[in-house]
Amino acid sequence: MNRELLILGLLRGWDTHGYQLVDFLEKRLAYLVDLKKPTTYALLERLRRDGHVTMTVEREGNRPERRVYQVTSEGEAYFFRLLRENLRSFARPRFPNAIGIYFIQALPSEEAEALLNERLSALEEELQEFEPKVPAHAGLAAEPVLQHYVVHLQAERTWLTSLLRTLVEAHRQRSLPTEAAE
Amino acid sequence: MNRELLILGLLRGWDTHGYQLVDFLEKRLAYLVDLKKPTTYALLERLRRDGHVTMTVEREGNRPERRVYQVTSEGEAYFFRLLRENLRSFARPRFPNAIGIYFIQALPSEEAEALLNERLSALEEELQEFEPKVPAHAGLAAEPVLQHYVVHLQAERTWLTSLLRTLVEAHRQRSLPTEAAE
DNA sequence: GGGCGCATGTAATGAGTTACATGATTGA
DNA sequence: TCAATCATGTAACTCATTACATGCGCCC
Repeated sequence: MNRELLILGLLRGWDTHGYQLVDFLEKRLAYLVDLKKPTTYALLERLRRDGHVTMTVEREGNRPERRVYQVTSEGEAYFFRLLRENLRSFARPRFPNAIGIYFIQALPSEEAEALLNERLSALEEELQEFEPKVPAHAGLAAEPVLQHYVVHLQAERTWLTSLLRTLVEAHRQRSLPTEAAE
Repeated sequence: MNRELLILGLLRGWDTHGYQLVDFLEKRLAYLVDLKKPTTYALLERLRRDGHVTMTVEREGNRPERRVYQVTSEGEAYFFRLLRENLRSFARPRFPNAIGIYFIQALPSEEAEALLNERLSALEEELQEFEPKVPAHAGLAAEPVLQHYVVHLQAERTWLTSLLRTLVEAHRQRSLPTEAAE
């Protein structure tokens, strides 16, 4: 549903073909969606079948043909329906990475710390890629989606470093000489 | 994979049956995962088939039988493998709600504002449910997963209200008397 | 007696992934 | 000449959802 919204939205005012679309999704929107190649092609075909887009075949010289898609007026209406629904609703975000945190006490805090430090590194890398793209106080100039992503990455970093501090304290306390029995 | 981690982790030290597990997932972990009933049952069966858990049948009086699961030592090992992997890695979080934001300019800013205000209300409700469960500076006492969720809800609220401000400014400017041609 | 809670699923369907297939052109 | 890029997919599979099925006990 949201994937349809995305593709339809991209196709509005950008008549393009599957290959180019896949390329764009992988190179520019990887932070937003993870759409595999066959899924994208299948989605285009489904949109066509349902009358939301039409398809015309192009070819340049002897290169493979291109199936170029255009949004129909039904597709236009459908797009706005999906868009309004998407903007209106709040859907719980899902953090698959959070599930491990639920069981963090199953590991000795030293190991947990080491593992989460690895995670932190990866997160910092991600931030280095995306933070520069969103100058602070950019208003609507910088795309708000990017801003949204960066804001959450930063929240994640804050939370993660604070959790790491707690863990370090946990094993620092344990390693103190025990004067009284527990 | 992460769902297996979750179920296996819950089953460690809590021998329980499908019905009770489903109940717990729905009532207490709805913010963390969305696991439907048949999926959960199927997952339990798969874990059993793969030797990660064993199953024993119980029954009280004339009530329907209960299939109670216990984690095996292979399951134990598998759990730790999954847990380490989950803690170590950073996976991009996905925000299906963000896709609409990408196309926000397709709507007049007044309408976008109205829609996003609806979203904000839903978000505030969610916060009212979860914020009280996580007193600030709770360390490892409050479950860190809950803390994680709340942190992101708060980040979302901050971002959303700032976006709304920008939108309001956008149409306030437009409604000013135009002195010069554009 | 009617509905909810307990306790288990199955069957049909849909959505998405992985691996594979094809064949031309372009650049090193 | 070899690999990468352009451009399209299909087939087999897994994973998950929705809707349906069953039957007892308990409470109003």
